[in-house]
Amino acid sequence: MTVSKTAEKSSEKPGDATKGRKDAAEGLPEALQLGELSEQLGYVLKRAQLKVFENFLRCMASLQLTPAQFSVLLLVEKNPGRNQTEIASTLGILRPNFVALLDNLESRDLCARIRSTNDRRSHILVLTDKGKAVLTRAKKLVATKHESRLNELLGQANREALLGMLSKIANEF
Amino acid sequence: MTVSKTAEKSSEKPGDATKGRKDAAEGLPEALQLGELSEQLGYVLKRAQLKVFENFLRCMASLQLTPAQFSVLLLVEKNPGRNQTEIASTLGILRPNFVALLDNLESRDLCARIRSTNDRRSHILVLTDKGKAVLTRAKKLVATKHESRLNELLGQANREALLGMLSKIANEF
DNA sequence: TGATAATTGTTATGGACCATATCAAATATC
DNA sequence: GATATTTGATATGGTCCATAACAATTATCA
Repeated sequence: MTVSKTAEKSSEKPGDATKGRKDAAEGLPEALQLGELSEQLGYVLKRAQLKVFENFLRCMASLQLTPAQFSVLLLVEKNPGRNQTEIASTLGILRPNFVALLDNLESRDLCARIRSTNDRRSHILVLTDKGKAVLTRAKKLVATKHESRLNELLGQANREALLGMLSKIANEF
Repeated sequence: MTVSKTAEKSSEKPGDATKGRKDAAEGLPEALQLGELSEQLGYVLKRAQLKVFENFLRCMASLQLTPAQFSVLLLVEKNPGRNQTEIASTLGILRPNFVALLDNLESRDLCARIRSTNDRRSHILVLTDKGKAVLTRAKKLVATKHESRLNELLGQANREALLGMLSKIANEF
């Protein structure tokens, strides 16, 4: 290739930086230019997702619920009596990886596995009383501390539009 | 708690399912109800992000570039002469984890580390000629096969609105 | 019916990604 | 010039994701 190691062809562009990045004359650290990166959907999407999860975890710190755990509780509440395979697959979680997740929820007495009498292979999932109570509190925290910030930031209409577009991507892309 | 193991309190709600989930009378598998889950920003955001990355990888299969690798090439092209710490940090990658990523790009002759003469600790990053050529091809693939699908799916105006809102979340949340 | 195939939950395992501690070399600070 | 800081790097552990394989149970069907 054409790049000589330990070379220092200095000064060519405004974004040049080959001689002392810090500050040519005791200036600022000079922030980088994102350029086309800020137009890449995947990049922005990932960063936004990380921020949202981060905020979610902070809001849920008192209940110690991760986004995945919360989604399981929500889905089991809405669909009581389903087995592990059904709950896991609709969440995009592979059965092997769902076991430890459930072990955790069950050890905390939030969810229970009940061996089905019809198909004794499968475990039917149900929320415990404690699980229902925790989920109720979790929903309130999410609504008041998490989703509400989105409304402040984007506005109600925009927030709904965002959700609609993301759903479209998730389902039709 | 109050859940009896191996219990089968059948029939109570429309979403009941304690007796034979498959099909009570040879019906369909009965899809689960997502319920409030489809209103959770984090949930939809994560699923959309996975779909977008998945599509990105397919579009880039011929060039074998991951989203992270692509973002590094883009950033180095836009900011030639910066060192590893600077490139990594603006991408949210920790320096230790950036080493292997760069090793990969350098071994494929897409990017080069050049020891700076000003600060002999740091490695200045530059795209090789091959790296520039590959990046050019990558940009075309992304534009024609990846981002274009977003326009088809959402429309130009909506796509821009989506990007704007995600950026706002990524930066101000 | 009984032999075979399929399903369910589970374990084991490996890979990718992320985070922290630590190190040597080089530089900055005082 | 002694000490602290920075840079790239290694080692390591954690979490998440994916595959193979297994025992128990059920479905299939000759």
